[in-house]
Amino acid sequence: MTDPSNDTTPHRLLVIDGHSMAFRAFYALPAENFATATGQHTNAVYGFLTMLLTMIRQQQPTHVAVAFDLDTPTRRSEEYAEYKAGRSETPQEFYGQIDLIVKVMEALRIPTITLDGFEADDIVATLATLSEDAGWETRVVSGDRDVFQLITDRTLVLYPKKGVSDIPLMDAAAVEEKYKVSPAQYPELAALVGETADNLPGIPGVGPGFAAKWLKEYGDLDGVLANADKITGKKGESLREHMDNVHRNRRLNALVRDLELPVTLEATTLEQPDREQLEELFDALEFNRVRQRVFDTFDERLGTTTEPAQDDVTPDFTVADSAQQVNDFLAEHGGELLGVYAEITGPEMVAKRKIPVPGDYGTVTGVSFAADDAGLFVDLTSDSAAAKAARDALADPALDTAVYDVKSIIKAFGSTASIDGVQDDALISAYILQPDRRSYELSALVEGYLNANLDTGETPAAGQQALDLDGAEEESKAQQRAHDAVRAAWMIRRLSQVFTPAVIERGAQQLLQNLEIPLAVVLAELEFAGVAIDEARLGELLQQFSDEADAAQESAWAANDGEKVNLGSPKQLQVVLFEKMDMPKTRKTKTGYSTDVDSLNDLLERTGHAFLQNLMLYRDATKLKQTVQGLKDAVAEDHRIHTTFSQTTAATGRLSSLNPNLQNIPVRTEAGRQIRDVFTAGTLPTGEQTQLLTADYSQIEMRIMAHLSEDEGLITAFKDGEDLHRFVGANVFDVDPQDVTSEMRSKVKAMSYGLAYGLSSFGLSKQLRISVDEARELMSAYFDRFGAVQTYLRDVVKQARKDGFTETMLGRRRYLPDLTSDNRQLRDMAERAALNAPIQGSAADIIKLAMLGVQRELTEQQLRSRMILQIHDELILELAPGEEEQAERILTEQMSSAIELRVPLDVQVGRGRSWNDAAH
DNA sequence: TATGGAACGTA
DNA sequence: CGTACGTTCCATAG
Repeated sequence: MTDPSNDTTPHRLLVIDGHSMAFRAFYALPAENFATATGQHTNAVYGFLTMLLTMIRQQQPTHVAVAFDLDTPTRRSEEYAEYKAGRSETPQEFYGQIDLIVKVMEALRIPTITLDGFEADDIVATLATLSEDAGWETRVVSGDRDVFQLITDRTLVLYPKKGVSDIPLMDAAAVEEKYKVSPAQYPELAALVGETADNLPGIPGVGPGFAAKWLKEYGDLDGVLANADKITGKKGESLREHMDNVHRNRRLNALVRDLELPVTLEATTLEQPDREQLEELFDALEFNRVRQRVFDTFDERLGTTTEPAQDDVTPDFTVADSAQQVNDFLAEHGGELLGVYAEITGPEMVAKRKIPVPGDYGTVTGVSFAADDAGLFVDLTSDSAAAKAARDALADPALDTAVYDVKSIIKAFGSTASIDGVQDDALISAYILQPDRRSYELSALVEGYLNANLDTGETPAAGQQALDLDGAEEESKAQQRAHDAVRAAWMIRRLSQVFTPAVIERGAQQLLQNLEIPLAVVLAELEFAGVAIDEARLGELLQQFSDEADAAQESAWAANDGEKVNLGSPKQLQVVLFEKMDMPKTRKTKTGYSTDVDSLNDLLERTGHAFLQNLMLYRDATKLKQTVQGLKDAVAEDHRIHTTFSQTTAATGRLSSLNPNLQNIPVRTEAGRQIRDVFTAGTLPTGEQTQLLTADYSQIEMRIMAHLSEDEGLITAFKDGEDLHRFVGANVFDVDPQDVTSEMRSKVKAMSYGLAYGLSSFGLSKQLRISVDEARELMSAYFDRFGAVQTYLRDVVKQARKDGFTETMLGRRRYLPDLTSDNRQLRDMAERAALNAPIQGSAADIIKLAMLGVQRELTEQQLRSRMILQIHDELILELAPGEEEQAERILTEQMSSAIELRVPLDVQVGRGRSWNDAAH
């Protein structure tokens, strides 16, 4: 047995019979446990992948290839029509998984080989032969025993015993041990015995034992056949009767070893996978656990540090310790775009919970600048002259820079430096180009766009190592730190050089430079400002909701025979509701039956059980309690909450809010309003009391739909300024506006909003608790009256399918490759996203424009009032005393004139001492 | 300890 | 079988 760890041979090819192994994987793993949200089964893909990883780890190949069958006739089926006949239909769940495996192999940069007229095992045999001839080691992975004939000293077979985890290595000795013939003779034995799986009958009554005995006695198959007469008994008789079978079997099970393959051996070299593609695929397949294993395996096999490309060497750099050195660098390189990287430490994290300490934005401890072939690092931990020169450079509007995440830099600098001259922010550019990326981390962008690593094993020039033993270690640490920072700046510059032409080509340069980058600066101001919190009231609310939750819990337990189930555990609830109490089954979820509020209400109607009511009360109270607790934990030392706005999260162009999320504070219930009441107008450093001003766009998405669809009816509705839903209701129900009942109005309202989400008649019926027929009639009446809306929505999807993306009014794109998917669920989802993205995204464009306008006016008019929050269609300002009217005018004007539509943009404003008050 | 699902808040 | 998010908890995997 060859020791697989004995890696003295430079080349080792792993060649896999893809179809055979995919099938093994499929049957080894339960299909029902491996499916994506969209119903695509993935058990074969998963099994195949884990098998591949195991093989790579165990066998340490330098080359890998996978062969697949085609669905076309092969030499075998041509010769013998019944070949593989009688096999049961390929199961539905297997369908499509081969394609997925091929895609995964593509992303792994492992060649997949098919050849018209030939099956995978012929390809495998040819590759193994080429490898053998080249003097390489070979490992063949296949569940087909025919490959045993390939075994030599250097070519071994991995034949799965069961599943894909137990795959022992078969060498000549193992074959001889098991079948009592040599590998070369194995197909002769198989010809005699036959192969049920391939529908190749052999000699009835003859098994491997007798076959081996005969072969040994007469030397080989020809010998056995020539001496058939000499074999006595039933088995001899059978042999003579079925000689044709044997001849045919032998012809068919001989593997073709000299095919013309479309790839060379060299092309099977194991390479670094395409991480981007792989991430995307794994996202779609919902492979998360295996993802890291894939990367680890390849890293381990290939080494994490790939050979740096010729052009991938961090430029020489200077560590500046004088202003002169900074200025010299800028004098020489300041004329070109400089990559700038800010080394930021912290912020401190609140123990255990991984959220930053409220109000702590970290510190910039160093900054690096990178030109094409030169770099500079400046330590900023002390107030040196070099540090000052670096800060001045960053503030210089004439110095063109490309940065990464300007908002974080501004926040970490705080008041200690300002930033100007930013031409590009790689974070934001990447978002403009690919708004649905999973990660925008600098390292991910470098890997994805530059095919390089941010972090190399590179160490700076050894010449720097002083002989002074005491100082040497620290010296080299400092040098490494500077090197890493310069490399980051250099990568940012290179990213920018890739992104900028792509952004220009897309026509999104305005969007980037005049909207998103300036907005990042504005957002930093919002985050700095924060919103004042009435902490005392917040504490009272926490107690209140906590008491309510406790009371509801007690009542629920009482209604459950005093049994104390965890009301927060859907799993335990399922046991109580559907097993113990034997209630009717609700909607199915991935893990059982749903216990969401709709389901519980349904059950309450049917059973009237007191447990349900109290459970819902508990849910409500707990949710509120959690929200309040989250707010409490987020209050900073200045008694304010400083949320973080993420500018690169929502694929449509919206902002998102985190730590804490202030865009989902309850509003519809009384309790929600109580919570909004703790968001208050703060006090200025001068001690003056401020006020809050809120302004929101009314029905902005409907207005955008009216604008984009150019529907005359809808445009008229908005121009007349009357109640939109009443107007639409009058048209849909064909009555006078004053005769529209509140029921009609709410139906129409739900439908209008639903349209922008791709609501179906089924969905509408469920929401309004009406029949599907009624819902369908409602929709058709709507489209009769507002035909252009229907045309618009249809055209949006059509255009998106053609282009592969949707676009907002400001040219913000969202790519939707699933529009052409074979998977209906995926395709439908993509269509709904396509409907929604231009509408939601244009609304996001508009309020972002408004924010820039508001900020500009507040500054120009030198007001102390400031913007503090954005909630998608709402802006909140904190007003300094005496500025109320002026600020309100700015807000209204800037919001309503942010963009010119075919309908007016209506803005509702309100003022008050709290967010709740201001909204009324 | 990290990850995913369910649930639920907002626009 | 309505889009876009973030947070929380529990359960599971390791």
